[in-house]
Amino acid sequence: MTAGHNGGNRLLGIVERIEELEAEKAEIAAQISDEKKGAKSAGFDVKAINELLRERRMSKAEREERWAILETYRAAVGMLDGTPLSESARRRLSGEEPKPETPDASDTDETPAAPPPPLDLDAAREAGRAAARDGKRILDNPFVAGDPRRAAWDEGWCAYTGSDGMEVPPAWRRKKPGKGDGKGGESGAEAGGEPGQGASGEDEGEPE
Amino acid sequence: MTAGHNGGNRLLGIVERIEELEAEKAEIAAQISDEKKGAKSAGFDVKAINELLRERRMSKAEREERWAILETYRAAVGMLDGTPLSESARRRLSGEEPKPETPDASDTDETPAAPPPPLDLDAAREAGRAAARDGKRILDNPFVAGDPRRAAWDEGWCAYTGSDGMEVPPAWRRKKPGKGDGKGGESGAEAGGEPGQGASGEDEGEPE
Amino acid sequence: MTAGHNGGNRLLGIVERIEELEAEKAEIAAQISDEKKGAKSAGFDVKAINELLRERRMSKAEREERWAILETYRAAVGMLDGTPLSESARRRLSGEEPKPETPDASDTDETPAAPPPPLDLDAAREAGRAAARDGKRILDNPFVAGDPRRAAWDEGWCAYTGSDGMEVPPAWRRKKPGKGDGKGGESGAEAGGEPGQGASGEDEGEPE
Amino acid sequence: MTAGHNGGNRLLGIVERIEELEAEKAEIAAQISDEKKGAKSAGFDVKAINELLRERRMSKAEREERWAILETYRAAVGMLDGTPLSESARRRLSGEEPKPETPDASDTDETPAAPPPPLDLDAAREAGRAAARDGKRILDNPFVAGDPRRAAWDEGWCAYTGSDGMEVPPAWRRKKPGKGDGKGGESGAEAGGEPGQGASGEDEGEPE
DNA sequence: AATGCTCCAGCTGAGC
DNA sequence: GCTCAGCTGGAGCATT
Repeated sequence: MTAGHNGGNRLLGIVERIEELEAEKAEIAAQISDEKKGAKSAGFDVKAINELLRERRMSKAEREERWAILETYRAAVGMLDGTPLSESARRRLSGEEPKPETPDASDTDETPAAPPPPLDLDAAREAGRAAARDGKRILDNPFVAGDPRRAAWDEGWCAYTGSDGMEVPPAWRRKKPGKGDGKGGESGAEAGGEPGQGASGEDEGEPE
Repeated sequence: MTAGHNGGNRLLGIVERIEELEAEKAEIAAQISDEKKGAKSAGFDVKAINELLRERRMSKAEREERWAILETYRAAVGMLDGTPLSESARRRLSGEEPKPETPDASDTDETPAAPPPPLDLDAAREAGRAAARDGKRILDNPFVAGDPRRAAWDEGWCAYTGSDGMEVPPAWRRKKPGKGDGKGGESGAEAGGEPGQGASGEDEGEPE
Repeated sequence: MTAGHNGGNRLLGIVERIEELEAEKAEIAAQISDEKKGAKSAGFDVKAINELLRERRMSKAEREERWAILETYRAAVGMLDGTPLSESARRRLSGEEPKPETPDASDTDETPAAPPPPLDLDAAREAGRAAARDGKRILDNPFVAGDPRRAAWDEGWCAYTGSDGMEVPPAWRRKKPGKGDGKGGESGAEAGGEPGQGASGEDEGEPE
Repeated sequence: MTAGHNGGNRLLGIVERIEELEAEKAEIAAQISDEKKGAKSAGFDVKAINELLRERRMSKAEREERWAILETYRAAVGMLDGTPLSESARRRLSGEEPKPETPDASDTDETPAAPPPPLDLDAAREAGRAAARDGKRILDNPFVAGDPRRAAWDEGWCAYTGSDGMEVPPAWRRKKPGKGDGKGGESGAEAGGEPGQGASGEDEGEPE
């Protein structure tokens, strides 16, 4: 604490150094907190943002692997709720290696007519954005379920809808559930005849 | 400390009572830990089990709401990875209330011929189970993407595959990623032309 | 499905077993929570109770060792605040092994007249209890600083004061500090002369 | 990401901003970790350092209050282990306000002969430092229990002992307890004779 | 070197 | 709305 600084006191030196660093860290943490508070008061669901951040921290491959396993487990206990397994889960279960990384449309080649070039995706995204701008609804997505451009269109639509100049739509914010029933009761699905297929088509998609 | 027990010492009484309870709690926790350890050594991915448990703790409605919001956020930042929004997310974004809860097949009535009664689902599940028993692959699911029975078949298949008498399939266990690249690099989707569409149809599915 | 229960579904079995255990655990946790809530509304400082529980979890030997190290570190950075090192810390620094475990009064033999037999301690404790009963103050402890009976008298006094039939004294409950200044500024000890004389600031265990 | 940056996407903006901040935070955390690792390999007990840091985070007043309550609770359940209550705890129990804050030696003036001016403390500290330099032991502290200079001497001794140029003494590092017995069995204090003499002069001071 | 364990910080949910 | 206790996930550590 004196000159060089603390008078040759090793422990004090360590402690003070750490305290400085922790002060910096606390400052950053406060900034993060502020940012989230701002997001919250703008109408965003902070919890979902946290989840999003967590997902972004993992690589895509890891994300997919974990997701595939989880889906499989859900299926095994009867909790799919009407959503079929995703392709990556099917691939895993078939013993195929994670992902052939087919830059070209290898698995869509059964669609003889149009091997949709990647470019299409950007176009679809832009179309979605434009649609949102024109006041179209998300239901107006023109692409069918299996079409990769369907997702791109969705992305464009959502990106525009949440863009600045616009209010955060009510659907983006979480309404307090007022304490749900607590259990989905999926385990009964096995026994009971009626499988809450309320889920019905989870993402089947109407044909354009 | 004397008779009844601690000699009229309130604090000691409180502390001892809590300690007893904590001992019981610790015992239960140990049992849980054992159970998970057993699961792990049987080949299950404990982390995924934990996630499954978390999901089961919420009601189905809540689960869907959170999921819908998360999907929307993913879309807005371009992380859909080829998976289009699910139906419940679309419903939310359209301002429709959570879910009409149509136990009867109201939303599938566009299929004029066969309003598939819930029974179908059980049949599909059983079919999936039988298929697994016969050594069929998950890819042999005969139902098309939009069909709710597709999920049921998957459930049956997975339930059988993970049943006793059978080894836990390798796909159910997590392989160490050996430290992934760290970031998927999705943000580049906006700019770049090539949108890892390897994802392509996430779960469109070939029609048998 | 039927049999034992879940139809030979291993994962489901695991999950359900864990859920049962977690339900039990949650029940215990609720009881603990209630107990603490009761203590709080009786005027106790729950945080201090938690700390007490933590200390009781470690053996006396471990508690002393940790304490000795911490004291030494405090001394080295000038945070003793007027409290000299305890004997166990001195022993450690002298290289003596943890504790001679002298059941008889080995180090008090410098008190030539009375090697106080253990009985004295009980008597002192009882005296403290009686003093409290008679409305004496804690300051009336008749034993001098170095006398082991001083602590025993304190114990008796406190045990009686907190006994049932009596209100929990105001001093036992924590008054909100109104957000302290955040730093003690002990590092100034090097420069400043005045050490917080009384003593006190000992430490707690780690606050969870 | 493009222009201003992300194309007017609010959510993406938030997320990216947070990610930047978290990256900074992680960097600081790594530095802290390094610092602690260094301390450890120099022979310090990192856990004790963490505890020290925690204590330094609270104001002295808060630290004293918490400590006083905890001591009182320990006394009430018979866990004093021979250490009498500290002065601040006594003050609390007597209903006196936290601390008279006597800058001058008010509570030592009952020592008629020498009202030790604060300067003495620095002298004592220096004496302790010199003693350590000369190879004296901590046991050679010349001040008696009640003397505030006793603590100052200890501080000087410890500060020197841990100063650079010197190896961290073995007593400063924690030896693994090899899993303690789990409970001290303090409640047996009533029965046992052993008055944890270590207490000796803990922080007594005035003779009754 | 890999595995399992322990410990810590950060996050989540409940209470005031 | 804020704080606080509990808890889960991650990291370091010891061990085989």
